[in-house]
Amino acid sequence: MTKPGLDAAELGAYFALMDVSSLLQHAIEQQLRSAGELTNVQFKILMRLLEASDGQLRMTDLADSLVVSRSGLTYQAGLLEKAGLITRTPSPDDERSTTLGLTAAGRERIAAVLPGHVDVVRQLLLDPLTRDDLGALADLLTRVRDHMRAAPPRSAAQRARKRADS
Amino acid sequence: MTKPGLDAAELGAYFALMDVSSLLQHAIEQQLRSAGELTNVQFKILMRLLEASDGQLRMTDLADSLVVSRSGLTYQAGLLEKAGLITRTPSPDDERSTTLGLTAAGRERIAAVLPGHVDVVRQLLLDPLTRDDLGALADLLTRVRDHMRAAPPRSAAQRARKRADS
DNA sequence: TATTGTTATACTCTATAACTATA
DNA sequence: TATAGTTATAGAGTATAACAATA
Repeated sequence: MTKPGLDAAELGAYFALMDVSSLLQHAIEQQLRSAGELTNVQFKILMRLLEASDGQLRMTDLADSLVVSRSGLTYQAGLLEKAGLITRTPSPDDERSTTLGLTAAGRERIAAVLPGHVDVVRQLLLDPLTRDDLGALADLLTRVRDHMRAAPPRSAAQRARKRADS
Repeated sequence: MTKPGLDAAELGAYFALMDVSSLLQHAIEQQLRSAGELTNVQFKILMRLLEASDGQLRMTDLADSLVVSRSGLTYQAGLLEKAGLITRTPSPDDERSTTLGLTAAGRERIAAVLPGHVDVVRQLLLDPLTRDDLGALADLLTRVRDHMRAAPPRSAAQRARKRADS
């Protein structure tokens, strides 16, 4: 009678995951806003650029990576460019693509925000975990993420739907 | 030089957590919209009410539990009430409080949406995990959540700030 | 005086669809 | 013909602050 098809362990993992992520997300959002006038999404964009091997990323790849629509990313990238934190230049190999890159100001902004950001992550997420716990958690979640990413990304769904319509 | 204060294991757990939750959240959002005209937040409200021992919850408690502002919850509760899925009645013991309750239609809506919802959670989150993995994940995340919830909730932060201002 | 909930307001973000340009 | 990115549009959701009612 309206019993969910998930048992206690499954439900526990699922709910705990969602609770933890939203609690953490809100705390992060708050810190980023007060420390550096950044949205969580904007911060993630900057971080991905910082991580990228050559410091450059294509729009579509970034959109899929951040689980955002391409138009949404265009909006955010516009804000970041206006703020002088990133650059947008047409890709040399494919003229259709736009390549994002970090500016010096972008790097500085990250440096300004990161310490406080790390503190929040430490206090909320990392503190209650032992070193072993941490490894176990990273392993489990990485496997889940890889599994999830095996499905076609957001940007492909639109193309597929469009094709089916015609 | 601008190195984050987190090592590879910490960063891995943190990023994997955020990636997994946003991937899952987007998939859920999509399913709920197409299956039953519900937002993720609205679905969560209904689920908490279903879970609640007596099927009733106070606004402030629910807001804290869902990590949403009270005004935001008022907005969502208004929509759900207008849709006939929940009831809002003044609490008997404290006239200031509003008690939320599920209607029969609310229960039906949950029943209609839940199977598809469970499928999504299964396919994306649960499938790649063994039974042991699941228990470990639930244990780790539950501990983190309890730790996070030990801090004062959202609704208390406003009161504290207000007091400090005066 | 503190707390509960609502409201008024303003704003941020997001996505869909249409469009341009390049492959 | 398909893909990359932008834009125009429109809507949904959120939070802050002020307010009313109750404790």
